[in-house]
Amino acid sequence: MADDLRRNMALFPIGIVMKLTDLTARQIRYYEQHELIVPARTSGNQRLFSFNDVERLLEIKSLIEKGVNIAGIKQVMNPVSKESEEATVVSEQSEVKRKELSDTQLHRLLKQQLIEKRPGNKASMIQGQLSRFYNKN
DNA sequence: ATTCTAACA
DNA sequence: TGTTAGGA
Repeated sequence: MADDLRRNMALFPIGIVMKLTDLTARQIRYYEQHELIVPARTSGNQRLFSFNDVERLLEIKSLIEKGVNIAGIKQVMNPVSKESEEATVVSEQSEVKRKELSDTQLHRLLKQQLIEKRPGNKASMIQGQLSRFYNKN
C-alpha cells in the first residue's frame, strides 16, 4: 500500500547494493544499461537504489543463475516505468495478471524459439526458463 | 574513500 | 564480465 513509497525511495549507493545482492558494480551498471533497473541519481550523478531496485536485482540475479540472458529477463520481468509502478500500487490484481501472463508468454516464447533456434544459436534465452515450468517457479 | 564512464593486453 | 584509466 502506502509503503510502496518507502520501497521506492532511493536510499543506498552502489556499494551497499553490491553487498546486499552479491553482484559486482559492473553487473549492476550493466543491468541498468539494459533497463532492467532504473536507479535514481544524486546531484553528483551517483546512483541511489531503492528497496525495489534491490529486489529487482535479486530477481535478475536469480534468473541469471538459471541461465536466462538479458533478452529473456526483459520478457520475464515486469517493465520498469512510472506506469508499471502505479499499476503495482493501484491494483494487486494487475500484478497477479502480469505474472500469469508472463508464464503464458514464456510458454509461447518457448515454442517460438524452439523452432527458430536451429543453427549454432548458443544465446537462446530459453535456457533455464524451462526449469521455471518444471519446478513451478 | 567511493563511484562514474568508457574501453579493451 | 573483469579490469583499469582518468575524473568527479
